[in-house]
Amino acid sequence: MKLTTLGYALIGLVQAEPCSGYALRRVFETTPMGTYSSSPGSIYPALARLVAAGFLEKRAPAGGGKKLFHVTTRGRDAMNAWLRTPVTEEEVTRSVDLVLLRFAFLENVDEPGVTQSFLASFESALSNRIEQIEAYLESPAGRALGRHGRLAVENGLQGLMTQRQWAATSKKEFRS
Amino acid sequence: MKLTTLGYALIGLVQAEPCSGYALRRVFETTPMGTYSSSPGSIYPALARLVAAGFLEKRAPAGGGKKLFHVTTRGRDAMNAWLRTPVTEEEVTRSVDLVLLRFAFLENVDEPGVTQSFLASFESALSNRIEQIEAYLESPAGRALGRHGRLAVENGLQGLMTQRQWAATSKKEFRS
DNA sequence: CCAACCATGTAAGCTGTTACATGATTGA
DNA sequence: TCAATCATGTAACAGCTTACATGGTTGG
Repeated sequence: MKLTTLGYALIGLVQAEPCSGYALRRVFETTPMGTYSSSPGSIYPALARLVAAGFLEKRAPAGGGKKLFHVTTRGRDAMNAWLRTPVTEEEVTRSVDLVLLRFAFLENVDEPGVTQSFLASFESALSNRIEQIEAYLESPAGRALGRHGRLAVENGLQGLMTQRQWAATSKKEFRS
Repeated sequence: MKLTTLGYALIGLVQAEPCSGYALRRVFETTPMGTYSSSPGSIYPALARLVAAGFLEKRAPAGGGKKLFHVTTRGRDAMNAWLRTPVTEEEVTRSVDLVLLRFAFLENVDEPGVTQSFLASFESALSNRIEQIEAYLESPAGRALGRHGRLAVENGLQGLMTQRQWAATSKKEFRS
């Protein structure tokens, strides 16, 4: 079964701390993870699918009380595999957000080298993409852009450069 | 009928220059607009829907030749309305890409003030969002973040700041 | 007691993804 | 002539959005 972005987001949050469906919705409503929709119509069915596919399970804690979602071994494995896939240029082009989501969940992995290599692949994917866009700007098509078009492309470019800077700085921080 | 992102992208491109479905796919494949999928299964049905809803029409140019898509009055009106809606904080949170798409298509509007006010609303939406995230980082929840989580949020923050800088600079450029 | 919040769902509808399918044209 | 590119579609499937629906708990 192929997981969606929302699927990974849910597994990652549950892995950090077992919680209820409602608590997950609150996270999307009240934290900068609000890029995802918090509507019940997306969360609850998604959770049900994840349980059905064996990535999560719903059970009461040892001392009794409310049932909460917990990650299964299967879910943890899927998460680990996902976190370890290198960042591709394609991913940087389509959805940088997704890359950052993965980075955030690296918190749950304790091998130190993983974050390092993740950031390294991110940096190089960014560099490739930046080169591509710069090449485009200097190509005939790029030169033919109007003011708005050019500025919009430059905006994207600046965003990628900021990310690259961030990746470089963060990598240093993880040497300790 | 409510238009999707892809719908607006298609109308905007066709408005800039009448073209075939295949040409539109090429744009998504070969330019930085590649955030959108270029698969035939998305483009052709989307174009068909836009024609059915009266935003586009397919016709041969005066001198004969291949049939191309053209914007209708209805399509142009929808586009203008969309381009003139101020940027909201919600939009900045959910999909900055969409904001930039709108900006790029402002090229097709010749009233000069429109770009100015668009950028002004973008700038203020960004400022609000930036404040929110900064507040979050200093809240108990924010302070409880691990290294990865904090860095991920800071990455988002830096991205927004870059955008704000861009908006300010661009606004100046449009005074001329 | 009533509003607000906690908490969990279902159902219709639309859109995008993936994969398959077809045929014309052009350059090596 | 054969591969690549032009060019346009269809069909199955899964996911998200929106809207509806329900009921418990808590604080003013």
